[in-house]
Amino acid sequence: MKQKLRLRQFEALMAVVQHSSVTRAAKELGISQPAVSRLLSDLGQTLGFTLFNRRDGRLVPTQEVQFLQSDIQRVLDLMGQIDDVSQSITQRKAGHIRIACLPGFATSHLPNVIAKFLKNRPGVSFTIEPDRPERILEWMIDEQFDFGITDGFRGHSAVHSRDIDVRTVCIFPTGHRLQNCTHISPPDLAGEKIIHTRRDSDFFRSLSNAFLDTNTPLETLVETRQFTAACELVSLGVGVAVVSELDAVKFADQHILMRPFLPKIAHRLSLVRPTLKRPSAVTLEFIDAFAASLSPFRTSDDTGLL
Amino acid sequence: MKQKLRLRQFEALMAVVQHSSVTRAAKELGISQPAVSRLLSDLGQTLGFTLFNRRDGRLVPTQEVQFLQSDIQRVLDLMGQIDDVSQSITQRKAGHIRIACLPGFATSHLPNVIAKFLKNRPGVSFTIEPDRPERILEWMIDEQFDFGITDGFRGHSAVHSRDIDVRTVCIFPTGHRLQNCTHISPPDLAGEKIIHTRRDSDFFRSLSNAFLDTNTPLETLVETRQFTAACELVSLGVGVAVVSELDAVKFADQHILMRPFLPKIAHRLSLVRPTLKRPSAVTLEFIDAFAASLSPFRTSDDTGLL
DNA sequence: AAAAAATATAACATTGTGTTATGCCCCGTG
DNA sequence: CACGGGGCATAACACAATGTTATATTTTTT
Repeated sequence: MKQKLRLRQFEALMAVVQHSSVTRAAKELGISQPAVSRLLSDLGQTLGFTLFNRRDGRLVPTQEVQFLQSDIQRVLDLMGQIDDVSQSITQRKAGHIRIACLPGFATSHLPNVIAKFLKNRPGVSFTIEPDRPERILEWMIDEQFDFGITDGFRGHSAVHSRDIDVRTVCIFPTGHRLQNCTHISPPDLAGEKIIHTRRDSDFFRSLSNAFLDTNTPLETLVETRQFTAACELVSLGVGVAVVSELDAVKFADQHILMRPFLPKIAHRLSLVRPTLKRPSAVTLEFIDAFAASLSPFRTSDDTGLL
Repeated sequence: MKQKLRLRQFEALMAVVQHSSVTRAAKELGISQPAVSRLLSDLGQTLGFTLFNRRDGRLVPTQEVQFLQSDIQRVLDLMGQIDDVSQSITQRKAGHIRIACLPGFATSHLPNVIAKFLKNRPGVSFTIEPDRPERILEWMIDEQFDFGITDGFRGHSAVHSRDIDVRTVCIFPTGHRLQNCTHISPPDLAGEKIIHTRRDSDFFRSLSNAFLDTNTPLETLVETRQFTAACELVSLGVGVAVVSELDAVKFADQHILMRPFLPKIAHRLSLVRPTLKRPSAVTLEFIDAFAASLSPFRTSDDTGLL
């Protein structure tokens, strides 16, 4: 008894309202006239009131229909919109990606990658949350984010990671005595006070080992968490540092010179995502795009698979 | 190949999202589990991406679904709303009524009737446009309004009317010598300057005839278009008037006294609507309600049918 | 590893949505 | 006035959508 309102009926209704004629409406919908005729009579039946009146040959919607018209149109528009969006999704052109990353990435490298990524995918949106590695790890485990960029990652069953080793370089202010070297090794830095990362970081351990191996004492000037801070200090002429090349290039035109550091020390980045949560296709695409953006900075001896 | 998105699929989708289980969703929708199962698989097919992932026994919507969820919910809500509104319409509880009326009605009587009418019909809305009778007639012919309240209506093929004769009374300021009369006739008004409607109005002609019949001269003090203005003047003690009882009662507590006027002169109101435009059910109901609201003021000798 | 629960698949009934054929009504024209 | 055409409704039927029950398969729990 209680019939349901169907979308098709609304489509027919609006077509008839627009064309004031069942025949023309049918033509617009690409179906036969009797089909429209019945859709309308069914709709009139379930709604319980007359839909149209004839007036000098044209069909004029009743007041009741006019009253509902805007709502009905909105439903149809929304359906069309959903259709569009869902198509964008299958074409990897829409979606939302939540990214947690180290603060250094949030300001420079990541925005560039995102900007390029958005060029072909106007429907995609992002959330970026910069924080410390520990927090990024937590967020991955809680599945609060889709993608994380961190370092010093030790592995975790709930977190999938794809490691990327980035080259490191020695940086110093322009005019420094080191600018004549083509490469820099620990002995070259003897007597220099060094700006480096925290003593409990993997990166510092590698650096420290390189100094120990050549019996060069490592004198600390500043201990910082972020490479960016180290670059900033060097750029102000405070001292010398060994940092990720990725960070160093951002300061290339700010009174800084960089030279390869030997022995090679890699800065290991980890691109992480929650293991259990199935990533959206567009997220995977973005992770790929991000990994690709790092390739100019990678050490030659790794590939890495997600 | 290109399948269409169907409402039923969305209903199933949202039910599953809500309950994290196909079985429970089926229970909510009141259909069998396989039915829901297939609605989902069809939808997934047409959308082109996975809808859910299992995770410790529960179904978790993919990011793509989460992305579309709000839009889909909006469509479903809107459909529900349309359903509600259309039911309200059949129950005469919703609709829009455009009323054109004489200025006197717009301020007092009409709002009261509307307020009472709305008590049982929360969905109904109104437009009120006060203007001169000539304009009201035009609007009816153009079908710009659903209902008109006017006077001096001569009939028109495009306009349906229902006439109502309202009693008229003589009004004068409190303390006036006439306050001892129980009825007032033209001779009682001999020597009084009268406030009355325009000379070209039907009502003035009737009044004038009454004076002529008793050989009483009719002396004009103020000639106005609206009874309300006449009442206002009387209330300020300016003079005496013969007006529609409908208008007079509004001033009952403002230093005014009223007495029946003899011979009986009716003020003929016309409730009009466009002939060709089929009126909505709720409009007809309102016209009835309005006519009923006038019955306390009607002369005894008419009924009138729309 | 077995039992239980949840979901998917298959076969089939019912209903929605399209088709073509046809009849009715209104209207302009010979 | 008869006639023909346009526009709509109705009838009879085809196929797709949506429901059913029965049963297989997968997942979770024990």
